[in-house]
Amino acid sequence: MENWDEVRTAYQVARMGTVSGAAEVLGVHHATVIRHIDAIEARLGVKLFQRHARGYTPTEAGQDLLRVAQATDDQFSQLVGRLKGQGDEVSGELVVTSLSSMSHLLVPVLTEFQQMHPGLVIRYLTGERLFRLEYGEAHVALRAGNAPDQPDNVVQPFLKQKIGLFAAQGYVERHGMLKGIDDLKNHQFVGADNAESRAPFNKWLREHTTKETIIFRCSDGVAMQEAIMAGAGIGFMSMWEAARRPGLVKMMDPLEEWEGSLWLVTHVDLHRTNKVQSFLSFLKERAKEWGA
Amino acid sequence: MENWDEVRTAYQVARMGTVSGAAEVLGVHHATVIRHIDAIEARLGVKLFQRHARGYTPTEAGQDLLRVAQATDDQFSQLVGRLKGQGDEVSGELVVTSLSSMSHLLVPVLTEFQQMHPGLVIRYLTGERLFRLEYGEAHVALRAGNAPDQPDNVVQPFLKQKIGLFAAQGYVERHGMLKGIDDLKNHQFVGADNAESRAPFNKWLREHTTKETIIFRCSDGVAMQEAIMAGAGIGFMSMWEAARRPGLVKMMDPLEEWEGSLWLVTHVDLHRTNKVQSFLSFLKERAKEWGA
DNA sequence: CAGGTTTTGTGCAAAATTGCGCAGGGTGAA
DNA sequence: TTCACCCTGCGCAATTTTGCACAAAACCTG
Repeated sequence: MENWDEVRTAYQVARMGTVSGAAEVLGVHHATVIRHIDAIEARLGVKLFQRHARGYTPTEAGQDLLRVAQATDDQFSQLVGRLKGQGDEVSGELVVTSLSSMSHLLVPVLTEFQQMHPGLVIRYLTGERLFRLEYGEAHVALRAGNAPDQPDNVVQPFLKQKIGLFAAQGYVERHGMLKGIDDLKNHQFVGADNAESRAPFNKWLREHTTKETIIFRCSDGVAMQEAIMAGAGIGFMSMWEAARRPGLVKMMDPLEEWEGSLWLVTHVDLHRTNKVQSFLSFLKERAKEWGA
Repeated sequence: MENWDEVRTAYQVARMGTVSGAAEVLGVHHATVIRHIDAIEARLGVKLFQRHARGYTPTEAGQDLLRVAQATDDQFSQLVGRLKGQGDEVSGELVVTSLSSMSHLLVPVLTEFQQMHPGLVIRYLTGERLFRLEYGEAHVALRAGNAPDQPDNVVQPFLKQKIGLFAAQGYVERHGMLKGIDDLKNHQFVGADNAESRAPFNKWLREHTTKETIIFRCSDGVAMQEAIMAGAGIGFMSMWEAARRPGLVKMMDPLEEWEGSLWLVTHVDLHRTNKVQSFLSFLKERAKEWGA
């Protein structure tokens, strides 16, 4: 059964009983209806209607088609209802992805957002692998670093992450405080294993110290934080993260050039949906409260 | 949801994951597929797919459509299977209509035919009203009289009904036997109330007697037979009918000019179906056995 | 019985759909 | 990196589909 439109035409003819009536319902010329019926009967090799001067009477085959197409019409109507509503209401899945280091920021927001929309299922994906918006793997991505530049993605700045330089209490007891930039070479640091890390604070660190001072190198942001907490060395941490971890000592006042940008990225196909827009505005609202 | 073909196109795209794959399955150019998707998304105002270089990934809306269209496709496939088979096998309904006076001939044939085809439901319609083939009210009609001449009906001669002139035993006792054509005026007859009856034996009666001799006039054939049986007068009856009614006396040898033709009539749209053809050939087979 | 209405059916022209070719871009392998 | 392949996307022309006008037939009503 190819050409579903002819099924729809035959359905209306069977329902109305006349070609003219079906043509009016379908919004086409009655000649078109006749040709559709002739075509589908020719392909099937079965008479669907008996033609007479007062209209078309469905045969048994036509009545069978009528029943099936009736059900199809209902299904499609319900589908359209769901689809049109879906664009407006916040339900189904909301897939958000970010670096795992940002989970402490996002998870509270996501839970609160879910509680506002009972029909919503949150999927929060974090992992080493970058989840790709263009393949439909996520609705919203929180990205760090330079502004992403993918053609099909709509990118907007989220917030600047204020970064501070911290060490654990135990480190301070063993090595003392950091006394200005000139004192950097006398300390040891926790840094990124990736030598080409694009994070501005990592660049700054490479420019102001020698490689040898970075004695603990991690590939993962969470591990870095653990290392700092364990007293392995001085390291960068967002002010927001540091505030919720006791026992950290600020080794230096934050510099603006350390600040890392966070970006909200959505795919252009999903960006206009109410679901994504609702979440974005809610997220920005909460972000304001984070202040610094 | 108008334009069911676009639903079918979107269905294949969701199933295949690529426009090209869907185009191949559908047997159309891939540009057509793209235009269908764009059109249906524009009308619904909902993105069904996320476009990327490796293909189209269905969104939640697209997956919803996929499920619905999958079911539709299955339904249509089953429908086509039923429809194509329906033309060949003898099942469903077989609607036959005739004058009620012929029910004694037809009913045995119909019951036997039904027993040969377990899936068949016989509807035998008799009544004053003429059931019209062109409105799909019956598959086969048994008509008497002159050859029917309706444009959409296919007519074939069935058999000649031999007619005799009979009276009840009681009538003979009161009025004596009929002694040839010249004796007609001395008897009384049972005839049709309709003065213009086209039946040849009625014409013959009107030509060979005066109106006043027809003292019992009926509008219904069965009533005429009852009247003859009751001894109201001499009347015409098919030889086949008379044979199964005891107490009738043949008043005259049958004349060929009395013979009434029976016609098998089917609508052109149904005439070629195996169901109708099977029944017609079976009916003719049984009619041969009736002989005269 | 006649006139008006409704319906199907067909030739022809306009309109919409489709197919074709090519460009652009991303992906994966050598 | 470069190359080959696959997929999407777009302009233009050919094809198909559709609409229109009209005819013919049947039905209903006064």
